[in-house]
Amino acid sequence: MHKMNSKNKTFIDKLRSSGLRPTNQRVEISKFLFNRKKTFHFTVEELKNSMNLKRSKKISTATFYNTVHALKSAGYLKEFSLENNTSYYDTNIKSHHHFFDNGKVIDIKSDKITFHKLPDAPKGKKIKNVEVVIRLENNN
Amino acid sequence: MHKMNSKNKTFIDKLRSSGLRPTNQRVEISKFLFNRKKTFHFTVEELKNSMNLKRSKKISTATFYNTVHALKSAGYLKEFSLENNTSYYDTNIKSHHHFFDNGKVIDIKSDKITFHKLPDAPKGKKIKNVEVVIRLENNN
DNA sequence: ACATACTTTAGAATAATTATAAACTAGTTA
DNA sequence: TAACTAGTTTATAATTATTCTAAAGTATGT
Repeated sequence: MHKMNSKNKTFIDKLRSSGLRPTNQRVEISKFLFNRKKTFHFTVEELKNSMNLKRSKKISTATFYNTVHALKSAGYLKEFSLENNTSYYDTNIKSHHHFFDNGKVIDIKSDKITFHKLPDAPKGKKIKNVEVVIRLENNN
Repeated sequence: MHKMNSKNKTFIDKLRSSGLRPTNQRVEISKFLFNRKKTFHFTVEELKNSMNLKRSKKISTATFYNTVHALKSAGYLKEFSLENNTSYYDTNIKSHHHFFDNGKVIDIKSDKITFHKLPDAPKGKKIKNVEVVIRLENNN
């Protein structure tokens, strides 16, 4: 009944240490999201479609939403927005920057951008983070 | 029947020069948006509610959406996104930056931020613009 | 194995936005 | 000025992304 390997173990620990029961669905989703070399950008619908396509037993929409929110709250995913009223998530949780190229998103490592001048936070506030979006267009 | 003054005239010309017929609704919305000292950030729903509150003859939801889109296409409004699946619009169309403070948005003039290092655009692409979001939190 | 709290699920509900197509109006032309 | 036509407005339906609900299922401690 139980298939267990060291990769799953990692995710089980990861989930458990965030107070999330390592259910089958959560482990499957975690494997899909985090077992990759490159960072991954996705919407919940995209995630659902690409995972369920190859599964006989589908995971429900609500579970994809629940799990993505849980992983975000646990700090394993970062949310960002484009101009299309959809939430995007990024498996790269380190503070970093983005190229936006007509709906395509490319990460820019934090150290690729440095500032010469930055404004102070308003009174009573402090800066949580600074993120840059570089919008691209075709060379003509 | 027709109330005309120099302020309306400005908007009528503005609309007409963008190929938009200066209908009553469009002129009213333009006045509301652009007759202000400070830049204005809003969602379409917020705009609709605040304008219709004081009107006996309401402007329809569809017209607010149509007009905001038209003004955006004509280059009089800029769209941006927060993390809540709603489109925000900004009457400040000059390239500039933002503080985001729990759903509140504050403009930062372009010259308040300068870069020491910026990455090159990927091959075949060029940089359209660079915008910074500084996320704020309370001081403790 | 039992109990219980946490999860998953299908489906309903909500929110923001877009589409539709009928009624209306601005600008043009006769 | 009357009539025409293309562009607009409007109420309403449709769509999309997301959240809610409550019943059925499952992980974990004892």
